[in-house]
Parts: sequence; C-alpha cells; structure tokens
Amino acid sequence: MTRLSPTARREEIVAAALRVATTKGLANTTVRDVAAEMGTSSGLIHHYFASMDDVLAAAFEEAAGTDLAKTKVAMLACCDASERLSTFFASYTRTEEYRAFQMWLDAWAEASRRPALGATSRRLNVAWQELIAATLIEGVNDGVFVCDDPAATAWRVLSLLDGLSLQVAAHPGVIERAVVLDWAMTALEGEVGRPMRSLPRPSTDEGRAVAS
Amino acid sequence: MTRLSPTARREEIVAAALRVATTKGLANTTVRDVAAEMGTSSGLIHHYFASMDDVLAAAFEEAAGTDLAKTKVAMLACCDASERLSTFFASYTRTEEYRAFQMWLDAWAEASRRPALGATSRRLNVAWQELIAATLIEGVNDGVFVCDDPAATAWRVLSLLDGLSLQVAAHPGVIERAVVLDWAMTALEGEVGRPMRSLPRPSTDEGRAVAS
DNA sequence: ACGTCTATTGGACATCTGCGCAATAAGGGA
DNA sequence: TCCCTTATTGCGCAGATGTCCAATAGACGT
Repeated sequence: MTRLSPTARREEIVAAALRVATTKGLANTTVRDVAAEMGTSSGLIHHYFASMDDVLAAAFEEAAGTDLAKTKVAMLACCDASERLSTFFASYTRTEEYRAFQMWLDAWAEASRRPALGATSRRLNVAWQELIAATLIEGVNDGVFVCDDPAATAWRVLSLLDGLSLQVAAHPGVIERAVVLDWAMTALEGEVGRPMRSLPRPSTDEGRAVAS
Repeated sequence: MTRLSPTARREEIVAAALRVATTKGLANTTVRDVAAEMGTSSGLIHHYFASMDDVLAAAFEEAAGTDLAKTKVAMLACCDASERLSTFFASYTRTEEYRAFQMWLDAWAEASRRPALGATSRRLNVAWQELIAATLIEGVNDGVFVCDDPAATAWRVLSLLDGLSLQVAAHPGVIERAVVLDWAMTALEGEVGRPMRSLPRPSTDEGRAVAS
C-alpha cells in the first residue's frame, strides 16, 4: 500500500473500522476485518493503536461524536428552545439512527469489558445529556418551559429515548418506529409543563434533512 | 460424573450457565465455561442443546423469567394499583438488579446475532411491559390513575427504567443509583395524572425483601 | 547517490471458539 | 446375570482472535 502520513493513516483506520462496525456491530469488528476493509495488512493497525479496544473506541467516538455535532448544528438553526428540542428528537429518531443504534447497544454491553470503549461511551452519553439540559435551561430562561431540575429531566428524556430506541433496534416490530418520536415528545411535554401535543411534531422529512 | 436424568441434567446446565453469565456476562459465556462450572465435559452440553445460542437463551430465560415471577408475586401482595407499581419500581431498581443488568445489556446487543437469545429477550421484554400495562388498566378502572393509552405509557415507563438502569450498569457513577427509583416514579406520576410525590416511595429495604 | 527513518508487510504464536464423534460406562429392565 | 439404551467422556477439528516481530520498502534530507 502507498505510504501515508501517520495522521492520514490513523484517520483511514478509524474510518474503515467505523464502516465495518456499522455493518457487523462494534462487538464483532476484528483487526482483520478492518485491515481487509482498507486493503492493507493487519499489523498496520497495531502500529497505530495499542489495542483493538482503542480502535473500537476511536471508531465509536467518530460515529457518535459526528452525530452529536450534526445535531448541534441543526439545533442552532432553530429560533427557540421548543423547536430546538423538536429538532433534537427528530434527529435522534431518524431511520438511519436505528440502523446505527446497534453500535450503542454494543458499546453499552462492552463498556465493562473494554476500558477505552467504556470511557468513550460514558463521555458521549454525558455529552448528549448535557445538550438536552442546556436547551431545557434555555427554555426555562425564556419562559417557555417549567422545569425544576433540568439535569434530571435531561437524563429522563435521554433515557426514555434510549430505552425506546433500544426496543426498535433489538426487537424489530415490537414497537413501531414511527411512534417513538411521538411518545417521547408526549413525555417531554409532561416534564416541562406544556399541554399535550403543544410542541411542534417534526415530520420524518425534517429528520432526514439533518442526516445529509 | 454421576449419571443424571435428562431433565435434571438440563436444569443443571441452565443453572450453571446462568451462574457463569451472572459473573462474566452472557456474551462472554462459553461452552467450556459452563462445563467447568458443572465439573463435567463440554461435550455433555451439546448432548442437551443443539447450539450455544440455545444455552444462553435458556439461561437468560431462567434469570429474567424468575425475576418477573418474583416481581408478580410481590405485586399481588399489594392492595391497590399504586402500591403495586411502587413495588414494581422497587424490585426493578434493587441493588442486585444492577449487577444482573449486564445480562440485559448483553441480550439486547446479541439479539441480532443469536436468534434464540433474541427471541427470548423479545418475549420477556414484552412480558414486563404487559405487567405494567395490566396494572395501569387496573388503576384506571379503580379511578386512581388517568391514562389514555396504558400500553404506550407502559412502554414509556419500562423504557425509562431501562434507559436509566442502563446508565447505572454501563457507566457507573454517571447517575447515582439511588435517584433512579425517584426519577422513574416522578415520571410515572406525570403519566397517570397524579400530583408530584403522591405515589408512595418504597424504601430500599422493601426492595430487598422482594429479592429473597 | 546514499543513508536513515519509519510506514508497511506477512506471517508466527498462543489461545479461544462452537461443534462433532467414537469410545466408555452407568443403570435399569428382562 | 446379562444386555441394551444412553448419559458421559475426552479429544479432535477447523476456524477465529488479539498481539507481536523480524523483514521489507518507500520517502526524505544531505
């Protein structure tokens, strides 16, 4: 293979690992899979990463971190906290997200067995919660939300979304994908003292726009 | 090893697999682990189970099914729907549950890779949801709850509990174990039209009583 | 043109995995 | 007591896995 600069090669390894993990799941991604995906030798991966744990952690960081950044950008385009949260829900319940959600399932399950992946999973999960909490506080300051404990509400909202998405990803057909967004927003309305169905329900297409 | 009857040996295999899975996690439990735990040969396991997938599914069924049965018994001892739900929450957030929760994480992650385990996980998850839904309907009929869609509320309550418990199990310290019960009950109060903190908060000891 | 640095190779190594199978032995019925 | 069923053994097989390492080759400065 053509000799690349360390930074370029590192990025390529992470990208390849992510591509494999998206298909086979994080837990099933092996050194040889990643090497084959790049068309290089397997020894090369260990020249850049001390262990497979580190590779998976970097790949997961790339996936979940990029999603988080995209969601933040989409939320910034909104004019108030209500719309921002609607946009958040929309991007979280996108069709492609459910395909990528297997990665979160693997990360949570492997967290106790792979230290680096566990640390990354923890950090990103907290980052998602903080994004919700910040938006809730903003809404309270603007007078559109009523919320005693934004941090707690943020954890509840995120955990509800995770719990529902988990069913969609792990047990297809048990919960219809389409209702997750509606159910989660209904719960949020109860949390922030808004009447039922008062928050704008984004269409699926709005969600797709975030993905590109 | 002493020759056992097929049913007795089958049960022993499941029990041994469960013991190993509790320690190492479902995803990390191997044929040889189970054989070593019983003090027998590995070939014996395949004499009773066609594949490791079936062993893990049976072990998981034993674990989650027993928990479900115990919880049902504890709920039956209560005199109304409010107390029943409080008892449900208490048994779900017991200290030992968090140790056993790794098994659910593994089951969800492995569901797409191991058909038998996936089917079992799905069936038990639905059973837990139905237990909540039935109690909600009972509460509505008794006039203590207001709930438009008990099935949807049940999925929300269960998913919230799963999402929060997941954080406790996968990312220790991110959420304090003690607040999960309180947060989940607060959310439930919003769902069923009860004023905040009106549902009885069970003590941790009540939860422990369910375990024995 | 030469030498040095290091990206890259390709395979060795030890270990683990699920599964299958021929041989063994235990136990119950006749 | 003998025999037949079958529970149990113990190892083999084929493949996978993470990690390591000596050898190779490509790029860059002098």
